[in-house]
Amino acid sequence: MFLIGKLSQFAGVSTQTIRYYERIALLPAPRRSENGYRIYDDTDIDRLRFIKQARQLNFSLDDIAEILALRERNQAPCSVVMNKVAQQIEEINSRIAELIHLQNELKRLYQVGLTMPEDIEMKHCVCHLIKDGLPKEVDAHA
Amino acid sequence: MFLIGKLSQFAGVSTQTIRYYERIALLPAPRRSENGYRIYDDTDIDRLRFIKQARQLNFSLDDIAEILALRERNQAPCSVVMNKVAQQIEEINSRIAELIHLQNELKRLYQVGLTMPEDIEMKHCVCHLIKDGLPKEVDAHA
DNA sequence: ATTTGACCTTATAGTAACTATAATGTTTAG
DNA sequence: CTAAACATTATAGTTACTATAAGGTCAAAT
Repeated sequence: MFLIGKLSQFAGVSTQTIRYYERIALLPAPRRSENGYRIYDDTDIDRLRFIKQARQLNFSLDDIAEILALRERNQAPCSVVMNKVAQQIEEINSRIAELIHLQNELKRLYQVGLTMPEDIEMKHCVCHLIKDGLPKEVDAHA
Repeated sequence: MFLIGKLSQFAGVSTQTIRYYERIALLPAPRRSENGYRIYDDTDIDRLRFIKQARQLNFSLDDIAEILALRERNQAPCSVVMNKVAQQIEEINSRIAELIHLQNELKRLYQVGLTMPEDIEMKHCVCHLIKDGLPKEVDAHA
């Protein structure tokens, strides 16, 4: 039995975010005290912690809502969760690959850019490289 | 001298996005034909291609606007660009590190989850692991 | 008794970079 | 004449919050 500030502390989620989760029905509307303050209990901490951890594992709020909804209907969400975890792993793999590729392009651009003059026309400088792309094979390991 | 559809084709940017760029003043308002259609020329292709490439290198529209504004004032933006490239490289490094960490957590979660039963209570299953975290040292290399 | 401070409330707008939709006007080809 | 393939605008939706404004409640100190 505590107010939103305490729930915020216990779960490590801001009060703003808690209200937001309630608005999008990720959290149930809690009962209210006479003065209209939200009243929570331990099960709310549990639920919110689950949400927080799942977020840190990069699950979307939609995913989380789906998982919690299963729970509500007395169905074990575990296999769904496992599938989503596997999917996450895939997606993050792709994302990492993309970033590494991008990283390489940026490094190459930087190296080549070092050898080029300032140029308002953007014809012979790094800006030109951005617009028209890097030359095919420029010794990046120079 | 062509309309927005052609510019879209030449630069590989959707017409919606072109209008959006104009709205946020990343592209200058073009002159209009009698019927109100936007009229573009080759310099617009150049500008838009620059924007597109910079976006693919993960530059923000704000960054790009800043670079193009320098250009407008007849100042070579090259050193600014080089700094931003260097900064990008740093940021993407961090991002990659974060994702690899996340990736590892997900893989560990998945491995441990495989050994656990379905459980509506979320007490002995993968869901429980999400809420309370993975045990400190579970042989991930099993 | 009042005022200060720490709580709580709601509604609304802003963030990034688009994308989608609706409702409408123009031009060209059949 | 009409249908397609263009063009126009304004508005809202996306994700997951965060920030702001304007106010109500409550306990303690003055």
